[in-house]
Amino acid sequence: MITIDYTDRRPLYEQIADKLAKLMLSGVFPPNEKLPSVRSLATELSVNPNTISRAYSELERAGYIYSVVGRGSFVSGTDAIIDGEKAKLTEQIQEEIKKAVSLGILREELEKILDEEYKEG
Amino acid sequence: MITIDYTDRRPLYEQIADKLAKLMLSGVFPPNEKLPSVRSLATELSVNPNTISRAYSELERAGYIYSVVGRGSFVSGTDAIIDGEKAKLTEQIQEEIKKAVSLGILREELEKILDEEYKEG
DNA sequence: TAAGTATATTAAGTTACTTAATACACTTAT
DNA sequence: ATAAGTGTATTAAGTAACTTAATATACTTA
Repeated sequence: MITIDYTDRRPLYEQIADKLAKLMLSGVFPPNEKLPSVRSLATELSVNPNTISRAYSELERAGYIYSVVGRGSFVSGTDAIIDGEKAKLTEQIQEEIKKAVSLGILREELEKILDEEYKEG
Repeated sequence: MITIDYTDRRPLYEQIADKLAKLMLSGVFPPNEKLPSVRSLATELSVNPNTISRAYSELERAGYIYSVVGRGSFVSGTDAIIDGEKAKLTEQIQEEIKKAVSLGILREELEKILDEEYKEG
């Protein structure tokens, strides 16, 4: 379900949280679906339970999931997930546009991309 | 000239290299311009010379600068680099805008970012 | 000659991350 | 009731990357 990329310099908990977020967003884990337990996912990924617990904490802090002691962790409503993704993506785009500006890419060129992608369809 | 952001989780040498790269690409350091010496920049940023040396090594490996023992470090010809960076960045931006569209981000929101970043040249 | 340059080496300190071993309170199934 | 499974918390130890520190070397320039 998830594979760990050891060439990724980011911490494991962050990498795992990101991949779970993508799975939720793509519908593999629909809203209210039960996620793998901390211990089972830790075993599956050959990783310490604390690391999974931290990944889940990050996801909960970001509103992607909610956890209940004794029951498990569950995907929260899709709106929260999409809002989180939107916020993250918007921030990334802004970062890249900043780079574009400093590289001397003209606004018209980016507008052209927008025309292309937002074309009636 | 450069300020260190201690909330940035990336290593100092990478952060410094990135900021120098931006300064070069934006023309603050034109091709063949002499960069600050390892020691002087280390003093200015209150950082160890080894850290600056590593930042310069990264920049040299990436083709942004060249260093000569006894003389200093200099900006390499950046035209080719700029073109490559532009192409790469444009492609990345287009990819992310595609994601934005599929997430339901409105064009107006991206236009707002453009307004912000392209404000008053 | 003296000062300034990049570069290399070795050692030690720092920090975040990860693992490990428990423990606790709770829920669910038997 | 009991057992197993759940998230969560704590304390300790280990790991790896980064950073600092102190030198040393070879070179260029004033």
